[in-house]
Amino acid sequence: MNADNKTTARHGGRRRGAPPADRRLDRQAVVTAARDLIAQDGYARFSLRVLASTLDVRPAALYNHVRDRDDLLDAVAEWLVAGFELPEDEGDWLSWVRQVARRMRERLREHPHLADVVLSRSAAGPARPALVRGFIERLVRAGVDPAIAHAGWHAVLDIVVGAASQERARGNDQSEVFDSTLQLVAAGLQSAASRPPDGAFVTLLHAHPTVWDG
Amino acid sequence: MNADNKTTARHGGRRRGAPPADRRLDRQAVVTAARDLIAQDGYARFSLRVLASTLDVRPAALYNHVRDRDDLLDAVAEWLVAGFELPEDEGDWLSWVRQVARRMRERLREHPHLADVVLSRSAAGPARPALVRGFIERLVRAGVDPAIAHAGWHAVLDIVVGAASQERARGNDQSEVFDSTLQLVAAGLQSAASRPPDGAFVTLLHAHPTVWDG
DNA sequence: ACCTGAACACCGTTCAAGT
DNA sequence: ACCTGAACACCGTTCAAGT
Repeated sequence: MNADNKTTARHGGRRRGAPPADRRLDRQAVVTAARDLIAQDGYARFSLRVLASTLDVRPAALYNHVRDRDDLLDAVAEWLVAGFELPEDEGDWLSWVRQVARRMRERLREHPHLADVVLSRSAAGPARPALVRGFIERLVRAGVDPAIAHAGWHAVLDIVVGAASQERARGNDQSEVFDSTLQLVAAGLQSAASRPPDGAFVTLLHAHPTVWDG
Repeated sequence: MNADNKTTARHGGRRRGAPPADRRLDRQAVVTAARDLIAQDGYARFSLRVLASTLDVRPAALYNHVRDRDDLLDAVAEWLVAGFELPEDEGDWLSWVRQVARRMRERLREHPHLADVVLSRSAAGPARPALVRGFIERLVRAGVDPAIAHAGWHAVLDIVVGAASQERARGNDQSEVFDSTLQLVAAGLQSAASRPPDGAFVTLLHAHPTVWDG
């Protein structure tokens, strides 16, 4: 009824220029909001436009903090894998490996919608190299050949991701299959580590002059 | 200039009703065209609208032969995996397993854009159960326990898909890593198959009362 | 049965204008 | 520096009207 704020109150109380500094976004806020939105409503329902509306902002505003949709989703995916940490290294190295695998799987299962993001884009996030190094170092410290340890990392990663994909595609729980497959990989690791480098394993042992490059 | 076909020649020579029987689509034609389009231009550029235009048809026409986009992409993905066949079973079972893994990987690498479809939706196509059965039967015939063979199938599948995903995400070739990981799985398979069922492997041996259900 | 026309309800992204 | 308004060039899907 009073007409003193007719320029500022148009369009739902939002002026045209930049808002006051305490109502501005930053990249962190955008990524966090995207993460929470996907975790709640699922990856399929996610779009930049609904994200913008939950942030009470026009879609174009997001581009001040994020290069594009892919950049944003990479950041969300990275959050999930970056939150994973290797367990303490107690006990024998082989059961430690099994523990790593189970924990990785657990992390994906705790956030199924965010796991969808990771699985659908299999992004090689910048957070992973430290994990690979930590994994290999633990095994090398226990006397395992670096090349075998490296292969072990990939095998573990593959069966964790594979089980998660299967669970996404079909509905049913894949825990038993996962346990069996993990058991198989563990047996391979033990066998390869305890066997002298004969025959079939020469290539494995010498194929990677530098194993620290991811 | 002549006005005798003014009703049939509107809109680029296409009438409004159904076309003559020889110019109609069927599901096969739609799936094949989608497959070729993705194989050529890549999965990212694919849409129902450009598919329709290559078929010289309006987008809505596709819905006479395909339930929706997902249904179509499932069919495309299935084509790739259905085209894979197990090798002849000659030689020892372990090198046969390695051959299966290398062939699966080869098939994905032959059609990288179609592999994108498979990897992004990890569809459990109806063509796979026969493959699983064939794989397990071959190993059982060689004296391998069915549960171990089952785990072996999953491990092989996982490392093939895992290597393909890695190659999609990062640019570089993952052949050496794949070979190492395959070597590891093969070692696990050999170890598990030749070892009496003691300790850690009891659960593996008895966890699957029916192993033929996929 | 099968295609068109036309619409509906969305997308991601760009960019000048405004603060 | 950072947001809005407005547009551009797309999407997948539905459905009556037409043959």
